[in-house]
Amino acid sequence: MSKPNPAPPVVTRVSDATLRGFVGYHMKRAFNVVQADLATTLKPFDLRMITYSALVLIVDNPGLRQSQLADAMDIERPNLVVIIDELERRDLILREKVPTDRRAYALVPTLAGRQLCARAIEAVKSHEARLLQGVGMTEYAQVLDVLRRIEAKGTKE
Amino acid sequence: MSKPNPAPPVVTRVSDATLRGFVGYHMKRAFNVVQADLATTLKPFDLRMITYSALVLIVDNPGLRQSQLADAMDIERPNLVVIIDELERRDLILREKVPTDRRAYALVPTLAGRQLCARAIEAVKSHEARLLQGVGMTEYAQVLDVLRRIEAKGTKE
DNA sequence: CGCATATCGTTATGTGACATAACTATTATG
DNA sequence: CATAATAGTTATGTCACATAACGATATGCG
Repeated sequence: MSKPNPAPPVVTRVSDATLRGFVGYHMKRAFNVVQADLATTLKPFDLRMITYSALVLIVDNPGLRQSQLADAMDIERPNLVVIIDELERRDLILREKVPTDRRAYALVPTLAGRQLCARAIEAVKSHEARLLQGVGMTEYAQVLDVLRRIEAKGTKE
Repeated sequence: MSKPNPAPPVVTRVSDATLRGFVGYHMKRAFNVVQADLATTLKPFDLRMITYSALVLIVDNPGLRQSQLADAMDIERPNLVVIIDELERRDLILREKVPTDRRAYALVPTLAGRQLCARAIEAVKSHEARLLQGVGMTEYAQVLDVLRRIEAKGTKE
């Protein structure tokens, strides 16, 4: 008698062709690689992607408020608290009171923070050079342009 | 007497120029937008990005093993368990025993699974069309090419 | 053929990036 | 002056990821 559940065929090669038809899938997979390599790159500095980004923004914008940093990073303000706590605990930045607004803090980098930031940026430059090896300037510019336009779709609302 | 900590200057415009110099940053920000829009797109199907990807791969490769699915999705096998559990509980797929290997399961889609998958794919096509509006075919092909090359850097090791 | 190693899927547990709700203190506005 | 808004925080939750370890089973080697 016929088997109600015949043994399925052996899958020897998995096709992800359908997913590959979406740029989002490519972005996800490529970004996974970037993320993993960046994590490795930042580990010697005891930084993660998110604390690195916060530090860079604070070094480049001394005195910015926590709410401004949250906006710049596109994250929720409550999630910033532990990030700032960690950078402050490591003496990389300071929360300074704002005499004109007692609700707010101004975030300023310390000398150690600037120095670590500079070294981390150099390391991240190498990380990017590795991942973009063989990518020409024209291709690079085009990719940035398209990524910018995708990102802009999210802020238009 | 001089103030030991003078009031920092008011930051009126936050510069993220340093971070913008890295393609990884652009990828992160653009992918955040893709992820948020995709989450909205898949919500009516009660799917998340990860369960959607799993479903598509199972529909396209009926009979594949959990280990194969984990490889295809580049995730750890333990993390697959709750994904498969959820899809199975919703009767979108089945875990079928493999007569030739009692350790393994073959993952097969159900009719409901195929149908939901087809509808979800159409919705994701619209999501992508929205995000890629104004992006030409040449630009699109170039972006895919660069993303593929970045992704390939991660598998070369 | 027996045994060591490898594989498959699972359970258990942990981390970190995200989210929302609600709070207090303070400032801005009408 | 009352009310609304803002700044930062605490509390808590979800989910995508990670590793360790386990039992059952398959494989390969001596």
